Amino acid sequence: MDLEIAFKNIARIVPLTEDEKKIFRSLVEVITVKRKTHLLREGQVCRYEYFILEGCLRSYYIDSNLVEHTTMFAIEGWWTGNLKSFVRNTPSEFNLVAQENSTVLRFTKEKLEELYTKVPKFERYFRVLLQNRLLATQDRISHHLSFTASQRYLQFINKYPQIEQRVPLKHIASYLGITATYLSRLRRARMNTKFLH
Amino acid sequence: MDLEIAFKNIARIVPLTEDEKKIFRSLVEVITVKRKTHLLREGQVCRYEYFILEGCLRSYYIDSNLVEHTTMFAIEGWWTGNLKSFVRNTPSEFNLVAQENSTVLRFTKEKLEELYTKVPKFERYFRVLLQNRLLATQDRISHHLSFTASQRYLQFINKYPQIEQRVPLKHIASYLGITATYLSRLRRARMNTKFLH
DNA sequence: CGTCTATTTGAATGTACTCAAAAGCGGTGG
DNA sequence: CCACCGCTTTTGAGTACATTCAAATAGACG
Repeated sequence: MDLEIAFKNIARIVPLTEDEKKIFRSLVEVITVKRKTHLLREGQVCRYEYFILEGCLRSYYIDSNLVEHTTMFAIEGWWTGNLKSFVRNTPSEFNLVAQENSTVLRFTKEKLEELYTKVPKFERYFRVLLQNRLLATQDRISHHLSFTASQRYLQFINKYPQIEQRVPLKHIASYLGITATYLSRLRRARMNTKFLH
Repeated sequence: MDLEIAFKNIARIVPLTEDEKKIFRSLVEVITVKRKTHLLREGQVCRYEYFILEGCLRSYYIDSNLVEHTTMFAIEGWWTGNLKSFVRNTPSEFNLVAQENSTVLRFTKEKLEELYTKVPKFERYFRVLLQNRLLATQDRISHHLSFTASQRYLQFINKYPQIEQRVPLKHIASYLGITATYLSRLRRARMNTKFLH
């Protein structure tokens, strides 16, 4: 599979030479997974960080009341995995599942360390990446605190129109932190205002 | 002021030589601020990342309904600031205020870049730091989704007993994402169960 | 088709909020 | 050292937002 989408993404932060791309290529694995396949299950140690070349993955966990929460969706051009489990070598609290047939690139911790050593600028790339993820995660918290469920839903479909099309509503509800039932009601209420003349 | 607390903190991730400490020392500023002083106000660009040598800072924002939300508390040994504004040079949405008379160390972006250049291992230090912050921030989201306000309050006072002592309840409420009024009721309910028999 | 999963709907309930007022507490100046 | 002022916390009453449970309907896929 073509890694261009990955290189393009990386180049936005650190420009790469052909040699560096070659090193990158030599350290990753590319795999394909079928819809509904789990790449990680709660309790397992997450051995990889994934970059999605094609498809859609979803990360979720089950809380102590057996309620499922979606922590993130990831589509083409995004990194995903379970950072905590990956860096600390601890059992994951999260699951990672393919929502569609997908093609992903993956790094083990060892290969990633090797990449840092061989091409130190990747240390910077991943630092910036983490920074951006942190900002996005912080935004998600403020967002959650500042807006009602209804506002969050509208902003979600504006921000991620691609995702809304590709996953069941119940997962979007679980990402927004509401029940599927309630999301359904919100949508109905919205349709009424929308089409009411 | 003594930077030992900072060096101790850094050494947990990357050991430093005396020379490297000297470079670090040459690039930071140490300032003291009085209680209630703002180090950053909404709309300003955050020019610094702060490390707290002594005292307590609080970061907060005001949402569109004029409700205040506390995004984080930071005490001795913690970094704080406004990452988004700092790295992107954009006006901050957040405020940063001293809750107590405090002594802090601070880096400008330029000095931090200089530090990365002169002592590349700091690139790693801050990458790991960001990683940890990201994990903590992600935990905060799951936490918020998995638990009721009452459970979150109990876990907060267990996790940060030092902070509970040092800031007004209304700020803890605004951190937990509930009103001060409701926190008060939760505390009363708790006292009843606690001392009932 | 038939089966399985996802979505919608109704009714009852719970969790957390608003507004307003009272009580508590801490610092400061006379 | 006490009295007062301003800020924080508590309390009451009414309300809004979101949930639960159960049942009906709609869609998707083999």
